[in-house]
Order: sequence, then C-alpha cells, then structure tokens
Amino acid sequence: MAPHLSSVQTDDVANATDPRSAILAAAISILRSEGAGALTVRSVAAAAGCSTTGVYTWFGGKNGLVEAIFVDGFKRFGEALDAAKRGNSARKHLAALGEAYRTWALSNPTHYMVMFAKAVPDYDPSDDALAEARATFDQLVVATQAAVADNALRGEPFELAHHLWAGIHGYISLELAGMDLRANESDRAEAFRVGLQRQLAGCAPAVR
Amino acid sequence: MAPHLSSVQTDDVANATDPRSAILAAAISILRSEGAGALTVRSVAAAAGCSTTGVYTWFGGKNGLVEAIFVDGFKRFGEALDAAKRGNSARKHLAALGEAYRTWALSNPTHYMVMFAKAVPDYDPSDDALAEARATFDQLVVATQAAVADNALRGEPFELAHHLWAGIHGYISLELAGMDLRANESDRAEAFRVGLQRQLAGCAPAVR
DNA sequence: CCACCGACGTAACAGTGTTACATCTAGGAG
DNA sequence: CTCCTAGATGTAACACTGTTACGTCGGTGG
Repeated sequence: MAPHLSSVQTDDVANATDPRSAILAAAISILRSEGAGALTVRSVAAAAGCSTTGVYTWFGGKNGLVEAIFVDGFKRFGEALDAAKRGNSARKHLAALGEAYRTWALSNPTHYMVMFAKAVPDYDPSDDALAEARATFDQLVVATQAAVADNALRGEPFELAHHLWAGIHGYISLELAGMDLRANESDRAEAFRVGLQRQLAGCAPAVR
Repeated sequence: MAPHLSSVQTDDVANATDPRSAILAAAISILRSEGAGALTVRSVAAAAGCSTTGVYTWFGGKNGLVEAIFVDGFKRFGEALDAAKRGNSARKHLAALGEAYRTWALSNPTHYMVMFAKAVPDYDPSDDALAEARATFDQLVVATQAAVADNALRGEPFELAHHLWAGIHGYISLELAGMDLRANESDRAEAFRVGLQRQLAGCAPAVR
C-alpha cells in the first residue's frame, strides 16, 4: 500500500518521529507563520529535513499534503469545539460553541482559510475530506437537536444548524478577509457575541 | 503618470478597444471559465493579444491586475445590487437585496472568491480597493436604515447591516466551498430564502 | 528634422510543482 | 550466509510561474 494512502496517524503530530507526521507538522507550521502563499513543496521539505520527493512518497504531491492539512484542521477544529461543550442550558451551550468556533478560527486563520476559503487555489477537497468536515458539522447538529428538545429553538435541527453555521462562518469569514470595518478586536468580538444572540433569537420558538 | 495608476475606465469593458480594458476583460474571462488557478500573466496576455509586458505596463504586475479585478468586481456587484432596489416595503427590499446578492455571487463564483475569499493567495487588497468594497456595503447600510425608519427592523443600522451581510455571505461562502450538504440547487435556494427571513426575524422589533 | 519618452516584444532570471533515474537500506527467500 | 526485491530517498531535470533587463518601434514636442 502506498504510504500516502495510509490511515496511520499519530495523535501528537508535533512530537512525531515518523516522516509523514514530521512533514505534515512542518507544513502546518509554515502555513501558520508565513501563509498559504509560502506553502511550497521545497520549503516544507526543507523544514521537515528531507528532500522534495519525501512529500511525494508520503502524500503523493502537494494536493495530498494540502488534503492532509485540511483533514487535520477539521480534526483539531472538532476537538476544540468538543472541548467547549460546557454550558448550563442548551442555548448557552450553543453560544459557547460559537465562541469556541471564533476563537479557533482566529487563532488559526490561515488553516481556517484552507479549510473554508480555498486558500490553496488548485486544491479541491475529496469526498473523504468533506466527510471529515461533515463530522465536525454533526457536532453542531447534535447541539441544535438538544436545543430543540429543550424548547430553546424551534425548527428542523439540520436546517437550524446550517443556519447557525452560516451566520457564525459569515462573521468570521468577513473578519478574516479584512472586511469588518470595526477598528479593534474587542469591538468585533462584542459584535460577534451580539450577532450570535440575534441569530439564536431568530430561531427562538416565540418568533414563529 | 504611469498608465497602471490611471483612473480612466471604459463603462463597457468587453467592447473596449484600449489595451487596459482588453487585458482586464481577458483576465475576468479566464477567471470565470478556468478559475483563479489558471489566471496567469501569460494566459491573460495571450487572450488579450499582447505580450506579458503589457500586463506590467498597464497594471504594474499581477497584483495590480488582481486589484483591478477586485475593484471591477465590486463595481459590477454594486450595480447588480442597485438594480434590485425594487420592493414594496423596506423589508421586502432587503429580501430582494439578499436574493440579488446570492444570484450575482453564484453567477460569478470565482470572481466572488477573489473578492471575499483571497482566492489569489498573494494578493491583499489596498486601502483604495477596500474603500470600493465599503461603498458596496454602504448600499446595504442605506437599505437597513430605511428598514429601521419603517420600523421593520430595530437596532443600529451599521450593526444590523453587518449582521445581515455576515449571514448572507455565510450561506453563499459555504455553498461556494462545497460545504452545503443539500443535494440540489433549489433546496439550497429555498434554505437561503428561509434563512434570510429568519435573519430578518432576529432583527425585528417584536423580538427585543 | 530630431530627440525623447512611453509602449511593446524577446529573452532571461529565480522559483514553483512534478517526475525520471540512480542509490541506498531493510527485510525475506534460498 | 548471500541474494534480491521493494520501497524510501536524493539529484537533476522538465515545464511552468511572476518578474525584469534590454533592444525596438512609433508618436509627439522642440
């Protein structure tokens, strides 16, 4: 079996000793520090301490490497959302999810752009990679189901979850694109908080 | 004055005879038909019937060309939104704006991605270009002000407009990224319509 | 008439993703 | 033990990218 199709992965990529994890960690590091434009096969190989062919033997090429970044991003992103499950009520849980979503995205802006904004132009996620994204989305669906069961929201959970996702992603996407006209970060954070509450209010049972 | 800093522009780029407009039209055509990855200086020059240096004399390089695409996109986008000002009430006007927004974005997906999703990794819009984007946003602010005056929405118009923008952009951005899990386009269109109404409901005076 | 300046094309530069090919190492077969 | 096969690796080359130096052409002002 070709190594770049192997499903073996180490939990802690940064401390991994196998070449695949070392290359992936180097790629994510470069993506974080220098952006998607600097993510070249040669720079990744140099940072990982191997030759350019290493990227091809372990990932099948740059597309495969970006796909690994994509999947790894959703894995970490999902874990960050999972850790935010604290909340007294279902609605507070949803608000906490929104905050955790924004925190992760703003802490990993370039990674988020690769996952959601095609920051690497020639990469299109495969069906398998999109399935990973769907698994993350399912967390939001489950939380929404709980909110509907709690009578905090009314509607079809899938539709509600997508609606909330779109709203949250919209705020963050505009912010990352430099389209948010507010001057400082605290204003944007507060606007996001208010917007999320407004979003939830639009899905509240009383409205319909 | 260097030609690539000239503000002279023809209204109809496609039928223009001056080299600058011809190159810009060729670039937008390639962007539309082959995507941001195929937008190379050589391919644009070949399509425009000139040499690669033409792009440098008229736009100062690829960044300048992409900036022109960015600005031209917001110009056309703003016109499309402006043409959607029909609506009996202020709230229907806002809904029509949302529909026109989605229609333009889905008709010009790659162009939209350049404007909102950094589809060209190494390009960052200048302050002048962002001012053009802001002018488009102002249309939404004006429509929101009218809705507030009509008592259709309650809140600070700028905050409301940004909230609506984020929601609309979120739906479209996820759809363009292939993250919308609905199978066919009509389902997505209906979900967008419902979501927009929900969005407006969350800003209605009755809620607060 | 002519000198100048801007637009243009050719060719080269460094850097990109990718691949052919030789080398080397690990592990099993006899 | 030897042999030898398969896979990982590195070097070098390929076509392509954005960019720029340089020579040339054409129109304009003196």
